[in-house]
Amino acid sequence: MNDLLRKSIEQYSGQSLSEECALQFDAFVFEKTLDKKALLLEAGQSCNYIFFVLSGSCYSYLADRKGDTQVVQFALEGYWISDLASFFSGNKSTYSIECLEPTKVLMMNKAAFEQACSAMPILERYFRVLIQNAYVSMQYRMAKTTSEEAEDRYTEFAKRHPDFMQRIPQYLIASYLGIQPQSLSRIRKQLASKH
Amino acid sequence: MNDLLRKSIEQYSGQSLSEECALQFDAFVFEKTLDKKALLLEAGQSCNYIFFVLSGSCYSYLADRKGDTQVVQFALEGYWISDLASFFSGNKSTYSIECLEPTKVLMMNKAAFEQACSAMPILERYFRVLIQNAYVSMQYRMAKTTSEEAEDRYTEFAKRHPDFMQRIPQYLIASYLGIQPQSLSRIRKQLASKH
DNA sequence: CGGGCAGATTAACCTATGTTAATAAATGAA
DNA sequence: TTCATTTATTAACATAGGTTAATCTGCCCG
Repeated sequence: MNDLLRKSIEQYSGQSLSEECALQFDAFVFEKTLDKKALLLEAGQSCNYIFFVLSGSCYSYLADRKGDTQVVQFALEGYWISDLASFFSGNKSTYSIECLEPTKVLMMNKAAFEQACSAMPILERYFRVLIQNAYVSMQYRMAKTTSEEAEDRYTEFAKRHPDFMQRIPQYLIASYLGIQPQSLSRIRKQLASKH
Repeated sequence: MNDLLRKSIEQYSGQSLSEECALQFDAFVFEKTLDKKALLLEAGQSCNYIFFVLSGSCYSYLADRKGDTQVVQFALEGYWISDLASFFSGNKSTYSIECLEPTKVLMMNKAAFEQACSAMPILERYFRVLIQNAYVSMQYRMAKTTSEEAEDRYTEFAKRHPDFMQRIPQYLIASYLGIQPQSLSRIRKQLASKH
């Protein structure tokens, strides 16, 4: 089993993963390598997988009312990414997922997910806690987004995610923060002049 | 067992709840009645319960940078509400929860939650699906919030939650949507003049 | 039934961010 | 290396929404 994944499972589940489980898990997933700009998922298709990023990076997005890209999530190594609504319901996905760099992912389909979770309680727990945490931080981010200005959201983002700052183009970060790239440039300039 | 709760469990878990489980569940929770404006939770305390609203309504909020109230969630009958980060970690809560009307809730503490979930697989599943759905719609709402204007967010909210519109004061809806009450008034006026 | 208070509206003015457009800088492919 | 394309910056102008402050409405409670 991949080391990043093992660490993730052990960290979130709070339990250590037996060698046996690790082998069993590996049978449920497969690996795929993608080029930069390749799509892991295209909006409108059904999302049949959840993806664990082994190396590289990607992001999910949707088309807003005007047809512009609205970034939903970034995923570097060690992150899971998918369109969960589509994955769990079987409906068409609203998000697309695109690679920002040459990327390796583990893929797990729904049948495998269900089987793995019922076969291994540690996994059921792992995924529950993972989603719980994601929900909690989403709720908090939402509250911050509706109450704070773009400058504050940007500085907080930069502080929390220095790794993202290195590897993700500014115009995508701007979209994620809900502002135009030009506005982000302006904000960065203002921040720079303050020091 | 309360009828609303039974329906919620059966709906989200996709299974029917045995009489036995229902009785067992009831032993894990207790009921509380609160006045309008009473607090279910005060920011800074540890959040020891999750609350299921039996009747009445409440909302969770935090104080933003300027000390103003930022609404996080509304809960009418049939909704769960809590500060999950605090509930699961034991840390101090960042949210407060206040009743909008005279309200009856079921309360469940963490030990009961853990026991109930391990004793009854249907509950483990129920809560997992509940949080999953909450996460999915949160993510979608976040994307909409960062890409759309206040007017669109308001009309969408009004369409999706006509029940909320009846019972929740406008200034709290404004806060939830991330705008000032005055701006919401202005937006409503514009919308009215369009028809 | 009447005074006080919470909630909603209005209006005038202000500012952060959007928009458009042009340029510059970085990246990548031939 | 050079050209083409993508990404970032800048500036001028437009606008949605914030701010302040005053007024209005309704309703709770004494």
